Formats: sequence, structure tokens, C-alpha cells
Amino acid sequence: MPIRYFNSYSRQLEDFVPLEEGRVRLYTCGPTVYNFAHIGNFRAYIFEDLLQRHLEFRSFKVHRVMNLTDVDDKTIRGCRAAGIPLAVFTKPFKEAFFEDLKTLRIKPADQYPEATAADHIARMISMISTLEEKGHAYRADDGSVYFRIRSFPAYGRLAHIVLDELQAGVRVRSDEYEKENVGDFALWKAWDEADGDVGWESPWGRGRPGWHIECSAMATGILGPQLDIHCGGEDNIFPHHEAEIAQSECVTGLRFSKYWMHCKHLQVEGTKMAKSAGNFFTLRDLMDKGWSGREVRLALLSVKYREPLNFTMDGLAAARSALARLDEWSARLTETAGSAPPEPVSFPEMDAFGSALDDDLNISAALAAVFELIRETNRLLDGGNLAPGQAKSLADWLTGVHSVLALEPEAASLPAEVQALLGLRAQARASKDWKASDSIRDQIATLGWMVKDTKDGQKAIRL
RNA sequence: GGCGGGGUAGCCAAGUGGUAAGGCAGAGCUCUGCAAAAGCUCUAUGCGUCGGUUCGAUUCCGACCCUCGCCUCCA
Repeated sequence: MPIRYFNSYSRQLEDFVPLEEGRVRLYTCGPTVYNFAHIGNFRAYIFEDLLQRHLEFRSFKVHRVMNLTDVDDKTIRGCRAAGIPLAVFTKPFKEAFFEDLKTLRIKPADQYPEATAADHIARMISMISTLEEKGHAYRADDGSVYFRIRSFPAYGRLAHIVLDELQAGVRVRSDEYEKENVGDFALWKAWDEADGDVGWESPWGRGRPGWHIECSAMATGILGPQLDIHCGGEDNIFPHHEAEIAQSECVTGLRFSKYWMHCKHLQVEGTKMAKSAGNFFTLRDLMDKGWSGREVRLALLSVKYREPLNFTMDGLAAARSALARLDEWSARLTETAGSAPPEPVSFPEMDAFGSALDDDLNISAALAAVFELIRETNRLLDGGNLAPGQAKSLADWLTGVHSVLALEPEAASLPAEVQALLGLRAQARASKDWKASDSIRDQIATLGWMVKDTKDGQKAIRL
């Protein structure tokens, strides 16, 4: 069965066929580094991570680029308020972002271009010049350069917006009278006092790039004029991605991206996430509450990207329990397998996992396949009906699954102190000294490990 | 107002024109010195409401209700 993804552009499921066989050029819109990213941002990044890992699972070579927007209204406002240079203001947020990605086990992109890098600014200026030459851009009275949306007939096709129906919304500044059309967007913003010392010289004077041109310049600059897949959150569809298409295609004359994939927003406890509602979380907020990156990852991963996700504390707790079940199974397989060589096993769920993902990243169905297999093979293990070699094969399969899900347990080595106490406890138990046994168990618990007595002896698990 | 998602068991959530995956929670059982953990088993005559099409609809069509998102720099 071919891989199918839902293309936002056609609004249909389409077979995935990259421009170049076996290779995928993937561009994903990254964060604006004026603050710590919140879990809504991370839902998008985890979806993109799943996409990349799934493609790699299916043997594609993925070249992924994620941009960092480190100059815009908010970053400028932030650095001005703090009275520090822009780069100094954004640096800690960039660092925090990369830490968070690591915590959530999001595979690093191949490149993280920054909007303020000199070569990217140069490319943006060059693209804007080309647009101006071709009549797609014009300079307004305020010195800014705008994209003329009337010059690109396909404008609105991605978002399915009809130009004539575009009305001035509440967020359109009514004083932007210098634009030809209310929908024209800034390619280059002329410097004004609020920008402080943020600005670059250009053919249009000092100023800074518009948001949309950043992505067009960095995407085409690094990946070439045509991308296979461009991703982002659903809110990016309009105007951001619509603008990117217009700018890029007017410069290159080629279709910008073959596929567009957008993930839905999440809600928190059933309502829109908002600071004012008190249900706004950064990853750090959740870590402070004692949740692990792996738990947050599963909670954000477990719902299909095209469905709204209801993020709840119950959901995190459910993720924690589900992971415990998964870990237990994994440990059981490893133990049963011993050093046996793999032996063929065949369960329909093993293929179902990948097939579910092939079907537009149906993660819920993929996880269901994993858990069905867990129950089925646990039954066999309970009855002693799973050969070591078969367990080995299943463990190998699970390794492949984790190359996509990245939910394997943290490697935790047993501290020598706990190891020693376990030895003492084993002796106490051999002589049926239950009091000593229980007391040592409590002692081990204070070190953060839980002792389980199984038919095969003691086992310590990280609390 | 325009465009587009959702509404499936206590919670989260797949899915299909032929009679409901999976996870969590709950109950029972097994194992066990006790405990904990774990494992197994069970749990929706029902899929927002009302109509229609059909031998048969949760799945298709229509209307309505609720909810969420976008409508010019928010993932």
C-alpha cells in the first residue's frame, strides 16, 4: 500500500511521491524566539517529528529544515523592553527551544536557519528585488515594500479564500492606507523608531524583512526552488503559507511545495488554551509538575494530527500508565529472549503498525496495533508459549517501532548502593527474615527505586 | 458574515454501508510471607438531535443543536 498524506492544498488524500526518488525535502515552520514555546507549538513539532521518522522508517532520506524567526514585532518589542540587543534577547529562547526539543525527543532538523543571518537577509533582499522587477512588489509611501497580491492569480488557493471577499478584519490596521490592496503584505518593513537599533541596509533604505519572505528565502535557499513537503500549524495556512507560495512562485516560476501538511490546534481541558484562562503551559511548566518529556511526548503524539487534541492532566496520567505497560512488555521480551538468535514470528499487528502510519499518519491505529500485540504476546508469555528466539524478534521489531515513536525508557543504570541493598535483601529473604526484607525495601524506596518480588527474584524499577 | 474541523463508553480516541480498535480509569481473577508491581478477563444493542435514502446507517443525504479553528505576521 502506498503512503498517503492529506494535502492541504488539494484537500485530499494523495499518494506520496517525492520530486526525487527516495529523497524528501521537508521544510517546517519553526518558532519565533521571543518566549518559551508552549505545548501547542510542540504538538506541531512532534507531528513533524513523526512525519520525518515515518518517512525514514519507510527508507526515505529526509532533508529537513526548520527556521528560527529571530526578528519580528514581538522580538523587537521584547529586546527594547529589556533594553538589550536583539540577539542577546533571543539567545536564551533559542537555547531553551533546543533543550525542549531534546526533552521531547524530537529529532534534530538538518539545519536551523536564522532569519537574521547575513546570507539569509541577503537572499531575502535579492528575492524582493526580483519581485519588484517582475511587478509583483511595490514601494509604498512609508518606504516599505509590499507584495501585490493582485499580481498572483493563484493567491488564496491554499486557504480557499476568494480575494473579493477579503474584508478588513479587526486586526487590519486601518491606517495602512498606503497599500494598494488591504491584502497586500509587507516584504520589507521600513525602519521606524520603535525598531530601535534593529535594522539592515537595503535598496529601499534601512528596515527589516517581513515575516513571510524569511521562510521563502530560507526554504528555497537551502532546499532549492521546490520542496516536497511544507508543514506547520493550521493557523499558518493563512496568511503565512499563502504568502510564501505567492512570493516563492513569483520568483522561481515553479510550484513551491508539492505537499502541504498542517496540524490542528490543541485544546487544554476542553477549552482553548489561553494565558487568561490559566490553562497555558510551556513544556517547563509540565516538567515542574513532575511530568517527563517522554510522557508529554506521548500525550501530544497519541491523537491524529488532523484532529483537534484535547490535552489534559488525565491524558498525561494515561500516557504515564500506558508507557509503564509498554516498558514492562519490552523488559519481559528482553528477559525471555536472553541471548537467543531471532526466530521468525508473524503477527498481523506487526505490519499493521506501519500500514496505519502509511495511511496519513494514523497514530491512534498504529498505537492500537502495538497494544494489541502486547496483550496477545503477554498471553503467550504467561503460558510459556513464546520461544526465546521469537521474543528476540519481537524485541527487534519494537526497536523499529521506537525509531518512529521514540518512546523507549530512559536508560537507568542501577546504582551500586541499591545493588548492594538488593543483595542484603536477598539474603534476608532466603532466611525468611521478612522484617529485615521489608525494612530494606523501604530503604531502597527512599533512594528512588521500587522493588518487585517476582518468581524470578527481585527486580528494581526506577520510581 | 465567509471558509474549514469536531461531537463514538466515566475520560482520551480509531473506524466501517452489514452490525463498534486501542489507551486510561473501574470490577473480577492469577501470582505473592505481606505489599507493590505486573499479567489475564470483563465493561457502548450504542456512535450530538430530528428526518430521508437503503434489505440494512454510527458510516451516505438534508435540516438543526453544541463546540473548536482561520478570516492579514498566532503551532
